[in-house]
Amino acid sequence: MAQMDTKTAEKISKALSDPTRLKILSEIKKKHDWLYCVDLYDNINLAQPSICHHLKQLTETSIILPEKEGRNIKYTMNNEVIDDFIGFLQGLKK
Amino acid sequence: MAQMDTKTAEKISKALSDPTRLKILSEIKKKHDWLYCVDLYDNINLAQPSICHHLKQLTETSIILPEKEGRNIKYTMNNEVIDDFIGFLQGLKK
DNA sequence: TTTATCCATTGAAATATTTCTATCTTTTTG
DNA sequence: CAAAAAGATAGAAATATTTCAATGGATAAA
Repeated sequence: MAQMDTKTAEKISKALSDPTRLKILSEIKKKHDWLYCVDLYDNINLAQPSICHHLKQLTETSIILPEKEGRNIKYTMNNEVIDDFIGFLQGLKK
Repeated sequence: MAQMDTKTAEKISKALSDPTRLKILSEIKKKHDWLYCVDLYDNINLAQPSICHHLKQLTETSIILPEKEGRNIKYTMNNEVIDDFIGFLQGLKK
């Protein structure tokens, strides 16, 4: 497993520190690991650019991965990054 | 292990999303799991109230635990909270 | 008991984040 | 090709966070 540096852990923590972004992740899980952007508009009461902004923070940290499909984008969880982040957290303990 | 709710996970993420606070945690680890507030003034180039502010966010989320010893305060890592947070992160994956 | 030390609080300035409306780009459909 | 649909971007307003200087409260030392 990759050793995650502090700066990356900080960015991942920041990406996870918002209710909308955690909601997006739980929606992805609920839909069995992937969804289209448009799936979120029904469940999240924010304007489209706001959701887009949150998705950007999740993709920039690679917590989720975007995959272009025509004019849609399919987002999937990136379990590797979560595992690396967990490794970092384990390292904080004695 | 306790099931962590989303709101708590959000607060813990926020507490971890700052370089100074991650530095404090790494200092605690370096000193073998506990240190006094004053130990941080040497290693962190911020004014005392700023460090105090960061410590507050870490204690409010119980990531570290304060223990009064005369006029000093001894801070220790709270591994339980880290483990619960890790449990939450595992739950984000499929 | 006076002084020093350790930490917390207050209030203000600087910076960052969140959210929106309006607009743009890309891709599909008629 | 023209219109529609899915996302992205720009810029601005509202809010939150980070930082500091000044000061306060509690405990220890002289």
